[in-house]
Amino acid sequence: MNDPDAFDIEAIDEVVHGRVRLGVMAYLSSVGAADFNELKARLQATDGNLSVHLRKLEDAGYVTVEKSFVGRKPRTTVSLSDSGRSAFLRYLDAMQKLVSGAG
Amino acid sequence: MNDPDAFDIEAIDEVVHGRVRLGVMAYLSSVGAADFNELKARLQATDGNLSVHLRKLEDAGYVTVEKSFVGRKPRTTVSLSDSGRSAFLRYLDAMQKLVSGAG
DNA sequence: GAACGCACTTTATATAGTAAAGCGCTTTAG
DNA sequence: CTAAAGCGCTTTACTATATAAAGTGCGTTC
Repeated sequence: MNDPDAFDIEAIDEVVHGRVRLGVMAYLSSVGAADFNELKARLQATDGNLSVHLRKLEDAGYVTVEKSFVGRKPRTTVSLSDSGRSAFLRYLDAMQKLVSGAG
Repeated sequence: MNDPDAFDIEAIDEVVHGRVRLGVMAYLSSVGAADFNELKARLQATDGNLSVHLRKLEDAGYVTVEKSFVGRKPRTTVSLSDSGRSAFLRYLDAMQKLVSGAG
């Protein structure tokens, strides 16, 4: 019925789990890359907040951030890295186990 | 005493003559290059205003504007071009004639 | 002399980012 | 078990430029 080992807290990657970061990962996992504003709109996050979360994902090596100028304005593009994709899959896997185990 | 030809309005380059732009040219003529904030402080100009004037100087080919990132923030560096230096010298020359002619 | 045009300034908004402050939850000390 | 300490997350303020729209003042034109 209910496997007591279904919930392995170690399997829940904290970096991926944060609400905003999870949103970033989920979105990027489907579109591959997006710019700052796109993410900001999707996630209804403030500039500062998104900026901080992107940094954490970047530090973890889950996304790569590229800066460029479009005309004279700065543009930040975020893409999911291979390692990020793996981490996200592992996370989904853990969640999968959780929901099936809890069923 | 007073040379009626001393004031040759054609010699007064409008692009250089604008108050803010003259300040930019004068400052750059001594330091060569400066960034946006340095100019802004010197000239007590607002961001938008300085931005517009720099654009005019750039369009005239009197300055070159380079954008880069310092860490993750954008930086705008402005330098006087050769053509800008010449224009400034011509301007000073015209002014020189003006003041001496008016003496 | 009123209307128009043009340059210049101001103000609001866009694009990101850092730093500091505030909030809530958990851990730990007592 | 409660008070204090530590953490992570969000909010807010301010940094760095840029564009666009609105307001201002001055000179020209009819």
